[in-house]
Amino acid sequence: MSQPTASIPDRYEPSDVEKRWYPVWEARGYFRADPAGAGKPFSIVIPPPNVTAALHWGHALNNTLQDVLVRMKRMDGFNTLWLPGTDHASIAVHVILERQLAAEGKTRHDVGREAFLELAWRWKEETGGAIIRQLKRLGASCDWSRERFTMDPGLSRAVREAFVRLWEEGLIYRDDYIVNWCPRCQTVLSDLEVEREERDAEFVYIKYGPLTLGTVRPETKLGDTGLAVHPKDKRYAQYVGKTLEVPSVDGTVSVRVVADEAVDPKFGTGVIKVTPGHDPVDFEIGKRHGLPIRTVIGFDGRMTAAAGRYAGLDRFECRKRIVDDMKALGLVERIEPYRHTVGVCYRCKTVVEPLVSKQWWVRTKPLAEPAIKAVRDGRIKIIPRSWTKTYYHWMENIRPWCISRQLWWGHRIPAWHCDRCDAVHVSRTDLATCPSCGGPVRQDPDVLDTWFSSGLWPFSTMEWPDDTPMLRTYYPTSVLVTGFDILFFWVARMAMLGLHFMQQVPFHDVYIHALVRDAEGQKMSKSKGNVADPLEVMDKYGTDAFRFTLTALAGLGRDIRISDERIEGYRNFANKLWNAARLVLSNLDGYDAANARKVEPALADRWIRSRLAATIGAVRTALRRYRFNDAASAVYQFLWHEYCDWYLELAKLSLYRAVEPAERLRTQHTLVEVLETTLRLLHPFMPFVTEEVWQRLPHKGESIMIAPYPKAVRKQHDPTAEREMGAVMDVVTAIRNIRGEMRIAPGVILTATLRPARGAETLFTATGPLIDTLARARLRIDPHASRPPNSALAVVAGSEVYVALAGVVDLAAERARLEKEIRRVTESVEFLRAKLARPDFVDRAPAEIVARERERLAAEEARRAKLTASLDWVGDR
RNA sequence: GGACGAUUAGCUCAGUUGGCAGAGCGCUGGCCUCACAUGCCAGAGGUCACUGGUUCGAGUCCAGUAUCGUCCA
Repeated sequence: MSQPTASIPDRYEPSDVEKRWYPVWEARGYFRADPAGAGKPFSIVIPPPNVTAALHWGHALNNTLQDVLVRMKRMDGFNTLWLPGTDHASIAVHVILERQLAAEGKTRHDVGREAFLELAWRWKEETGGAIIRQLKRLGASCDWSRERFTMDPGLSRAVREAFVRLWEEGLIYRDDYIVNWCPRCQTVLSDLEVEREERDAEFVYIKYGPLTLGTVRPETKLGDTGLAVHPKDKRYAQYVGKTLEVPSVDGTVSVRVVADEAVDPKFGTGVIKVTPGHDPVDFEIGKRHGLPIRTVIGFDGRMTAAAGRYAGLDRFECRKRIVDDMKALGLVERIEPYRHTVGVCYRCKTVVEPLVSKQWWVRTKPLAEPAIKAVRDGRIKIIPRSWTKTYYHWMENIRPWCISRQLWWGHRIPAWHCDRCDAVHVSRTDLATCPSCGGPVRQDPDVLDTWFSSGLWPFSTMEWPDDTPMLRTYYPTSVLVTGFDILFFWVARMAMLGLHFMQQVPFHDVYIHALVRDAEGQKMSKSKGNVADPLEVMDKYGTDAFRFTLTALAGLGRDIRISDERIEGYRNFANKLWNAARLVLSNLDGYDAANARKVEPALADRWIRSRLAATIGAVRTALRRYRFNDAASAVYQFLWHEYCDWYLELAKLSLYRAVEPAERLRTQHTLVEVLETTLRLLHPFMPFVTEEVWQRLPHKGESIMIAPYPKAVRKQHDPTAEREMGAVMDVVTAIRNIRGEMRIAPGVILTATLRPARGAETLFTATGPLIDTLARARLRIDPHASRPPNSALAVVAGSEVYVALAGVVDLAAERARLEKEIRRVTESVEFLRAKLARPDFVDRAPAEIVARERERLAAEEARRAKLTASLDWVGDR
């Protein structure tokens, strides 16, 4: 059963252990979910990483937390599904492939739609989805037999079904509207896909006939069809309603002056030019006042024919030229430097151009209402709760969602346009002819926003629209674990679409975790070069250490900082566990669990089991509340600072110096059981090392992965043992403290006398040998002892400990030590006296608080008296 | 401009319902004690950002101030 220590290396080597276990778990089918299986369902759908993604810290954190939950629930007997997959990431794939094409001097339009899609599929098969292998490296226990991709036939069918239903319900419509256009990607973007960046620009004051106004976009002057002022602005009231003939760079233009609330009279001159074709605010103003739209910038970012002699110029080049030309004509009053924010494409960072075009839209208001309600009445719980406000704010001010993209990689919009009768038909099946007139039809060239298919993920992955056992078992999912950066993009949309199509929330809990930052608190990004590759970190420190670091830092806060020192600390923790196991394993000769169970546990055994029960309770509570850091720290503290620091040291006494065989057996029993239980408790956090050690220990079952998750056993909770061991530990620490402060070498066996407090004699008599071992002392228990000469004193819970300083008495050192103790105890005595002297405290505070404070004061006073007497005693010599 | 969050030991952070301030790392001193130097023992270190308020009692609740951060417009 046991193995000689020599055969187990004294350092934990993660790499071969990790390589060995993951394939075993996978091959044995432990990850696989069974809708017909036993247990209450517990399901999670993975936030599908982009096929373009390489594992970064955000993924690592996100998936580690999911794995902790899933492994815990699986062990706890739930019917568990963790469904993995990837997202086709339309724009991101386009950016990659178009960059490759550009290297050959081509655009996607040169190769054509069919060929481009072939490239995309080939790219996806060959290099896309590398992240799946990386998730396995992380130890993720996903059901890989159910891996999904948003463009799988099943999911594509779900997307088409959802689109058609929304169209039939009038929740999808087509409309001409001002949209965000990315001239690089050649597609429209939703509002969310536009990021804001600060840029330095010039604020140009232009003379506009009798008026002057400032603008950062002089090139759009060519598209101006109006001027606007605030209705209450007296300075310009005389112009409102008039049409001005204004000399400009390309002849004279006529603009109408309107009054509109949207104008800020305090900004610039209080006059703005209105360019309805190239600005969303101007578009709205134009609509309100019936101003015409003039498009002067095209989809390629160049000036259109409507821009007259500027036609064909790039929009930024045109800006410079127009300013120069206006200067030449004396139309520029002045130019001020100006810092402002511009919208850029979230994938390629190109400045977006607002343009008017016909797009497909989702009417979000009616979908948002039930999604708001679901959070309000608690059917969806957002954790931490502070994010609910953000959720409500966005949902309550939701705007129509533009879902068409002028891209090829993605779900093509299931709409057919008739060339003959101009009808538009949305259909579940492909159309060859127009159902209205029989004429030829063309399918809409656009694809859907990738987030449209992501929004269906919790049920499109589960065989919807078919009603299957899988869908019925695992929908709604139990929890969604995600970052706050996609709260709107994804979480909100899943809530809306899930409720709409399933009439049930897509998830009960949404746990929103932090953003991972570097040690300086910088957001990790490739351009900053502060990105350590998580895979290299796993190689260096081990996957378990890496995972534990992430969970230990995953508080409910907003971001977490990662540093090498921290990871190193948890690598040491894995090593500590490994070595504790080595000690246990090397002392199992003659161990027999059945016989061991018959032996009555001693104080130390009762104590460590009681502490274990408390730790189990703490871990379970913490996990239930998604307080991963609390769970991690509870098991860390227990294993290292209670089991290793105290119990293993106590156990050595029984193992090496046991007089009776039963004593050894009893200790082996506790060593094994507590360690084995702790391994199961720790397994979700550190799956590999726990499996490796567990397999070497006596155990039941074929893998720790499917062993039961520990339950806190009430009868193991033993306050008496905790109190008594606490007293023993305090005495040990007090003696060690004297050794340390008096600079006595660790090798010296101290001679000490303990004068027990009233009622403590039995305890200390029984535990004397333990104290001797742990404090490296020879302790005599004597209720009538008085302080011997040449000794140091400690007072512990009413008991006095005298440590002989044979021959090496340093009276000055002892005096200093005592004075420090007295100073501390005096502070606390004075604090408590003052508190108890206040009548309002005694009268108003709960009686048990007052009583407790009185007891504390009495104890502290007694302690001080003893220490002070001792100081006099030293002073006398 | 609006919303949210943060400010606790040298650093990074915990701190549940108000009741003696905690961890990891780092630091100081001592140790290769037969599981582990990726270790062991002991220790130092805090006006809980600031100003008020509520309360017998505030790191914790309320109001305001300052600094920093994030999101939205």
